Amino acid sequence: MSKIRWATVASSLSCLGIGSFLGKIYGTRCHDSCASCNGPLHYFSLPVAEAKVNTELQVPVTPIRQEISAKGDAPTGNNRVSQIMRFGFPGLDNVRTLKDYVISYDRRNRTANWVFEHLTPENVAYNEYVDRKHCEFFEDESFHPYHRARNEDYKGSGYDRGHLAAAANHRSSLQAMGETFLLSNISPQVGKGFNRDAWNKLENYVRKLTKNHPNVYVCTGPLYLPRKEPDGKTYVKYEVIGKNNVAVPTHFFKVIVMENEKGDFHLQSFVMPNQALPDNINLFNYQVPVDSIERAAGLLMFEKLPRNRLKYINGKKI
DNA sequence: TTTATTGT
Repeated sequence: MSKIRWATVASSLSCLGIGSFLGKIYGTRCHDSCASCNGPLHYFSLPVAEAKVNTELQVPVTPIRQEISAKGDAPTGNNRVSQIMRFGFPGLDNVRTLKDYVISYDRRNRTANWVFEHLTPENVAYNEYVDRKHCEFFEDESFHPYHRARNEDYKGSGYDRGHLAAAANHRSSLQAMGETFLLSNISPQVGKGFNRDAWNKLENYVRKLTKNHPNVYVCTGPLYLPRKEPDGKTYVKYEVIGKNNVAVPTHFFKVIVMENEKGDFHLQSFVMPNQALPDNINLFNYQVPVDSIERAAGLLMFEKLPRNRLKYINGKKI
């Protein structure tokens, strides 16, 4: 029996990804009056819950596990992985743990399924000794050569080597930042207008959340979204680069849970197309219902987050 | 500030 895992934010559904729109809007904006419409995202089908749901199904979802205390205290142990993964693993495919982030790797596409980070004011604080100028991109030798991305795959491709777990999120040590340069944590990203601009803006926004939230949990990953082609059929199509056929995702997602001083949570989830976007974008126009990411990526996000302490989703009180 | 690649 299906159940509604997340409160559906009606406004997010008004334009984004509603299947019936897609045939009509191919090649155009869906309509000029839509405040949350930014063109490219809408050419793709992002699966969402139906806009009209049976209210009988909208029962509050009870916490799946009880080991997270009612106060929601972060784990007291010094196990960094348990801190980062406090609210559960989105999936369990080829998981690796690093100094300050956790990754699930997609061997077929030569890039991650997801990466998970736990940002704190301390970990993102400026540290003159921890600087990306000391870092180099390098192969992840923990994976078989058949499944590895290499620097030469990216060279001349036209794409940036874009971080999923951002380098600047990991200033606690040079090792922590250095490990974000593993090519398993890298995806081909459009440079100008995306990695260096719109996506960077989103990463900066997430870092700034640590100014008034002691704990910020971030899950980031690629999407390969289906798109209706001119023959009327729907296909997943994406470029691959280099001798190792590293996949170029059509989109990237970021799901954020921030905890305030009271121990209440706010969840925000974003999808951005891997394309040059205008300089003046409003990040919040790229918010989507988290279940649309879960459906598209084959993941389940923050399953162990106590639902009774989740107070906001995408800025809307619940 | 942070994100990077290419060419010299």
